[in-house]
Amino acid sequence: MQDMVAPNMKDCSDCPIRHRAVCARCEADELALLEDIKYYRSFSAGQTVMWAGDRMDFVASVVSGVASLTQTMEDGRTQMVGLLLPSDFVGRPGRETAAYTVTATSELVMCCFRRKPFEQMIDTTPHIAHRLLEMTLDELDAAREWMLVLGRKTAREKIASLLAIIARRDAILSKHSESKILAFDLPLTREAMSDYLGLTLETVSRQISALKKDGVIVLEGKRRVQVPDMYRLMDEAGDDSDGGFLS
Amino acid sequence: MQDMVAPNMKDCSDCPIRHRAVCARCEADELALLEDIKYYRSFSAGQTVMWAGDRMDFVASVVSGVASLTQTMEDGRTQMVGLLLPSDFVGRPGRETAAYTVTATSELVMCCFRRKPFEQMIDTTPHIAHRLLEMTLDELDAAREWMLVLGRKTAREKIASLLAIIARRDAILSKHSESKILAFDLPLTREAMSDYLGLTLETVSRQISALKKDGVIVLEGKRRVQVPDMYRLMDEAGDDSDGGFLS
DNA sequence: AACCAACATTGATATGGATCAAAAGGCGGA
DNA sequence: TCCGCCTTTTGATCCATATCAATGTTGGTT
Repeated sequence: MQDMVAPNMKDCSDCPIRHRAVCARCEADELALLEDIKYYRSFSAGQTVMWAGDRMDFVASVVSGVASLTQTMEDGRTQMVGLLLPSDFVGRPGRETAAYTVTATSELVMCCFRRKPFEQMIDTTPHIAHRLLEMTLDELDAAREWMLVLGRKTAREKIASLLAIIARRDAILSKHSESKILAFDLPLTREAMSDYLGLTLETVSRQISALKKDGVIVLEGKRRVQVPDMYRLMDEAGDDSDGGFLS
Repeated sequence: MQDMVAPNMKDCSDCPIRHRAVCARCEADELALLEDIKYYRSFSAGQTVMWAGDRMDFVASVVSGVASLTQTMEDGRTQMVGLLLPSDFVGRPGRETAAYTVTATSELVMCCFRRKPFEQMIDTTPHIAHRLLEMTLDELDAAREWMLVLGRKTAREKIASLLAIIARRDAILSKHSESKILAFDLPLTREAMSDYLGLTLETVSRQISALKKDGVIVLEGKRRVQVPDMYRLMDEAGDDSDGGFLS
């Protein structure tokens, strides 16, 4: 359960998240400054990156893999409040301690920046500050969409919504692969899905079985999901289905 | 149902939200620039400020009153995704159309900035950009706390959570009035509360009655709420009750 | 002063998802 | 290859909240 430092990581220009992460707008000289304060950390699936309340001396970008932000009540009820995919940003500049527990839900590599120098760079580098604002506004929109899911959708709609979200981002990441059939690996266990959606894992399992029986999805093994008809899935999610899911 | 422009509004230095709004960090010269692009609008309780999808030519700060951000599904299910109190910011720089419906839930006054010039000011005025980032991060934290409420709390805990939130901000706004008894007016109808909490209005009513019967709250009329013991209320909300609610 | 419409409460019943329980994969390690 | 653990599925039952339906309350209007 120890962290491993990722080997032979080269400079930022080769970085897979170069154009989507918090550094997306940076010029070469700004990247050079970032490289001075950055380091990589890797985690294996299930490992906790940090506990809510821990002192936090860095902020970070997810380079690869998936991480989750969770909140837990005293009696153990837990709710996922963020799903962090490659290029997403972790941590709040100006905050000393973590507000949420961060867990690797798959193999995870993060690009960490020492917090203090990063905070200084925000003040001196509009390219970073601006991009961070943009990303935070996007996260706020995502959180609000999620609130509708949590507050008003049925279990079946919740599952369909989650699948649609993952399918959509997968379609974006692997747009090149023009295979007709939309398919992806679920990066979450049933339990993680239940924490995401405010359900029990039994209900998640049942609803996935139901969607499979009804032909909305096709399963290959437990984790691989095919979506024969994305519009059907979006309809099941209860979203305004006015097309354009590859926006 | 027509908008009324607030009368005789003076310059920013007298503004009640001067030190908490998006302009909080601005210097006198920056305020002068803002004054050139600002105008006030008033709404009465129940009025819609804008519909999701509307073209939006301004962003704004809530000066007084309460507004709500809501999302609605095709079949009419609606979820509140934001509760806007004085000094809160409405609108997303760079976005042409409103993502959410904004409704005045009480008498409401907003300080509106024409969008295009405001966007330019963000790029040229770090004091605004920085404050906007800070406010957006705060909203994201609030949204995440709310996700735990929506996903994992019981109806009783949800009501207690909402009352605690309102009580807390009321304690902050009127800290001077050192009356022992914590009391406030609910700025929301039962239906608005149900939209906030992902419940039906009947359940809201029942749970409020139950909290009253159990002595957690005391009602004077329908809208005025007394909280004899704030810690008791926070306990009912299921929050980690490690004190310090006047932080 | 009386009425009306909007808001709120309360009651009876239905039901979606939770809970409790068991069995069935699937995968890494000996 | 087999074992044992972890994840997932499926089944039976229960209960919190939704739904359907009246009734009560309040504040504004004529």
